[in-house]
Amino acid sequence: MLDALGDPTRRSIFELLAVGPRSVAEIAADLPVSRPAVSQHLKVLKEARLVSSTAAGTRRVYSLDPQGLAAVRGYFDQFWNQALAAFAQAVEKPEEEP
Amino acid sequence: MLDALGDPTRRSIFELLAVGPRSVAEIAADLPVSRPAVSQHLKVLKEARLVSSTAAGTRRVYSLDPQGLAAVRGYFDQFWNQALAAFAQAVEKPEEEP
DNA sequence: ACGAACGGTAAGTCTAGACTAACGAAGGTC
DNA sequence: GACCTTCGTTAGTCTAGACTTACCGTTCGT
Repeated sequence: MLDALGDPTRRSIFELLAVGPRSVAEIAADLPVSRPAVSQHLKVLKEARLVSSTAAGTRRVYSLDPQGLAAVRGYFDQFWNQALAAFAQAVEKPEEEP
Repeated sequence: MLDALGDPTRRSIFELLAVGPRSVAEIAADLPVSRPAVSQHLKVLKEARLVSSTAAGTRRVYSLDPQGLAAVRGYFDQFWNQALAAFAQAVEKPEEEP
């Protein structure tokens, strides 16, 4: 899931879709890559549940998938709590094994 | 910053450090890669402000950097709001340009 | 002072995957 | 029905970067 957001181009697509839904050609117009490349990236983002598409004629309008966004948030919230707990514990106890 | 978490091995290191601080050798012991590989990954994570290290003798103990975690959370919170707004707007207005 | 851990760095290899070009399928328009 | 648009897919190329081996500096123990 974070694999999908690891690629810079894919992050750009992700951020474009955050502004509002777009078609494939409209996305490609704002990026320095070809349209097929955008299609391939969208496929990956779709499999990662980060975007969803609806067919409108021959056009496919893509938008962010709130479900995937919630999953990412949950992932980091989990580590946020773990990290803060470990951090607080480390501050209180400089060493423990004698 | 998300580039750093894009690599599976680096995510494993990240998740190990979420449990608690560790030395380089201790991290490498739980992963299927060599110790130098872990060192290289830690360098990337450090530059991304996701981990920090403290010297203890010849050992370097690494731990999660709360500052970096907060930045990641902020990034996704921003898109969370944008996405929900765009989503709600899309639901209310199926089309707009006549 | 000598040796042993521990870890960062350099050099080199090799694979995953990002990209383009070319083609084909489906839908809309006249 | 002919044509154009829009998009997904395939085949093939090429580069970024993940990994290992080897080496060197640093710090502790005796």
